[in-house]
Amino acid sequence: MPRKPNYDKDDLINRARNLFWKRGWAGTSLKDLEAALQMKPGSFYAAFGSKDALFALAMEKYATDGRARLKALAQDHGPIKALQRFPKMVIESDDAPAKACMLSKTLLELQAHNHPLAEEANQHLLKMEAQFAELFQQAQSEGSIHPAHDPKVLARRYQSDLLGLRVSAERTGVDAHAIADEIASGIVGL
Amino acid sequence: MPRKPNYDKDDLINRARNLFWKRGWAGTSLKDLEAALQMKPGSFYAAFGSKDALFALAMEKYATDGRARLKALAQDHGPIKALQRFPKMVIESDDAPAKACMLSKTLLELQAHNHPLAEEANQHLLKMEAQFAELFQQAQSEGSIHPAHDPKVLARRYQSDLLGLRVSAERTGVDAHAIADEIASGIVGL
DNA sequence: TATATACTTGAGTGATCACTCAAGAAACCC
DNA sequence: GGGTTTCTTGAGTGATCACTCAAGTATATA
Repeated sequence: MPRKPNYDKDDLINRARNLFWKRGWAGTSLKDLEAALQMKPGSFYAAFGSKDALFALAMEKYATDGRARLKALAQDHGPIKALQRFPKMVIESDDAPAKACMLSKTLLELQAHNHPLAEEANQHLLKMEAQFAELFQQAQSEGSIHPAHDPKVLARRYQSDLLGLRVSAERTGVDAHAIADEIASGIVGL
Repeated sequence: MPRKPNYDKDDLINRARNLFWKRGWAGTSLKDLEAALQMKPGSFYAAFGSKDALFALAMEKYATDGRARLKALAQDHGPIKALQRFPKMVIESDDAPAKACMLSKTLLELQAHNHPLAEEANQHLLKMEAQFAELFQQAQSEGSIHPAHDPKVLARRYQSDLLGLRVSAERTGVDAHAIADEIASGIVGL
């Protein structure tokens, strides 16, 4: 009896993520979304419920994809090389809608309004940081990093450096690649 | 024949800066500003012309004050100590409306819309970076930093680290002070 | 005190915001 | 093909957006 929707929900979320990532929460209107997703308001709300609900899905996809890319990098090249290459990777991908991190953009935009999405962004950042810590810990087990270091401390700093790099990469007149190289070489000497 | 306005324009800009800094550009409505500045729309537009014009004034005040604080720090303690203390300073000031940098918040929010304020934010960041470079150069002249380093490279990285720190300081569950300490101690060994 | 010149007031502007809902179209089971 | 169910359509909702402007008020000079 039912009727199938004529859209691919995953594809829609991807397109929404790209818009939200680039333009931010307030900067993306429903009209923008309707145009990008080729959906009329009725379909949109039937499918996603609200702008915020779709934003949450988009952010989750963003975070999941990020973790997957880092994991793949670690499986291919080991923890140390993955941590070294990741900064370059995130600022070099040309298909990405923005250089800056969507999670930090969301946090900065919505934190002051106590918007639930800001807390969600924070949770995603924590997960990412945990993954960094795990890689630092693995590198330590391999002997690539001095045992005196605390992986969690290294991960905290790494995450901070990465966020700074990605803000810098958004600027004009700043050689972000050079900064990425410096971050990478900073990991070697630990 | 004229009539004096019954407000202190500098004070108004300060209050506007605090609002914009905390809530961002889109997150601050004219109603918010009217309430904070105790001004009716007519007076507001007679005094400032537009929301964007006031934002530009607020951002300029933010940038000028920042440079003044760093300059004072350098005059009191010398370039190296100033660069070491500045990170702690910016995330510790309790009266500040936010931990994150207003310039980076503005850049991230408005860059994708090609809003002129994004470019203004970028210019202010460049000025700040130049001041950092100057201090690194002074420290080098004093012999506190190895002559092989390029002050501009150091400043670029320092600025990036600072931006990352200030995003991290906005998060919950992250010890930003520890990161600030790490940045500071990273300067000693140059 | 009279007049000129601001500044202040606040209701009101059209535009856009996120969102709703009734009606029509399409795909499934029988 | 009939009937049921879901999806799609798009005009329309009240609220809020940045902003305007004519009228009223206060202060300066003359």
